[in-house]
Amino acid sequence: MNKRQIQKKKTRELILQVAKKEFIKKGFLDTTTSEISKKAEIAHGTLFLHFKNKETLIIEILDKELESINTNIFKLISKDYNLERLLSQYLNLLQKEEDLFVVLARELPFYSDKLRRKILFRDSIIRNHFHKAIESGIKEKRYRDIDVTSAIIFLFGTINYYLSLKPIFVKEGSVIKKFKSSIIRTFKKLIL
Amino acid sequence: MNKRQIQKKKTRELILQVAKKEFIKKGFLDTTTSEISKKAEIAHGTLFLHFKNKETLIIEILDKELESINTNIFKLISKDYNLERLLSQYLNLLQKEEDLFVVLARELPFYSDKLRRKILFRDSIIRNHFHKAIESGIKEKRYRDIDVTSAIIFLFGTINYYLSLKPIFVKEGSVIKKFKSSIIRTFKKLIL
DNA sequence: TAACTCGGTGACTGATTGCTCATTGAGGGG
DNA sequence: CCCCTCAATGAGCAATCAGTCACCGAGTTA
Repeated sequence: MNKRQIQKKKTRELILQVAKKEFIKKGFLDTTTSEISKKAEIAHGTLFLHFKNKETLIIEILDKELESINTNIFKLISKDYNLERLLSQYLNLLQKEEDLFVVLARELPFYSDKLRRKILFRDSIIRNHFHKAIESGIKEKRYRDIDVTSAIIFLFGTINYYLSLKPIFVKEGSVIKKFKSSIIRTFKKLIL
Repeated sequence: MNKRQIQKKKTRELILQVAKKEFIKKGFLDTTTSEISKKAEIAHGTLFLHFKNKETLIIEILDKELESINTNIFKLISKDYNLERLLSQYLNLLQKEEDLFVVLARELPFYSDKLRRKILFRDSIIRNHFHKAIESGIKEKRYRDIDVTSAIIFLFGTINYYLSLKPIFVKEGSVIKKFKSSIIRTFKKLIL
């Protein structure tokens, strides 16, 4: 690689790194392209040299993040944990990337169809796995005979609620950590 | 009243009426003051003659709406329904004003503290009533011994989730109507 | 070394906000 | 009838965005 090519790649990665940090801190909607360029100490125009527009930048960052999260989810699923441990591990995953999930929970209703679909697709993978786990538990009479789809929406809806309104639930620290045990306990009540 | 005073009041009420309609249709955040003045067929400046700024207008409309909803909630509470009927009636109330509640569910995380507090205060009234109803049910051994606070967050969180992501749950019509019975059924499973 | 390439620059554009203010003219008071 | 009041007007302002483009100069090539 040229000096030029090296510098170009370096700048591109700097933008990605700074943008990711800002997006997670302030959300995709409230972070401006000028802010990103200022924090990266590059000219405003340089950003658009590397990314066609703001949405392209968002999608590239989001794709990378969701990819990494998906990998971890698949690891969870393949271990074939029982439901309680699966939920516990899933909540750990949320906690580890909580800042991002808070942003997604709050802003999801405002994203474009394209962006929303990407996020909901990732959601549906883990949701589907919970669904199957509960269904087989019902068949084996380990769980009560409940409406599985509705139970799952109760679970994911509640988690989403905690995330989207995090500031009213905790002053600082992780909202998932604080409510993890009560979420698990109450969900167990629902299925047992 | 003068002709002048009558006209002034008329204009003020026209603004309130048009603004309410637009706010409920497009949300408080996405409705511009120019849109409102255009739809009301008044000059843009006239709006600020009657309301100091956009937030003042929002608060006046929201106060009136929340007041009317509170009245209905108190009617529910005073009838001392059993929990299932209370929940059913509450969901009917949400359904009747669903467009407004959808907007609030989506936009709540983005409002100013002042606005958010107003909305959450109304929420807490009905939530508190559910809390007491469940607690006394547990004491009387009619309900299972569950974490009441957590159970209520499961309920309200789920409802909030359905509202905030309404478009992915229903193409048209009421999301509350569609899921009312499954919400009630699943919540009953939780406490029974 | 001279000519060219291209990553980077930042002032500028155009669109969109909420909000202001000099001006107007119908209504009210003396 | 005349003058004053005041609701209403709408052009315009300031701030905030995302995105553009003519220009620069270090790096590459011949």
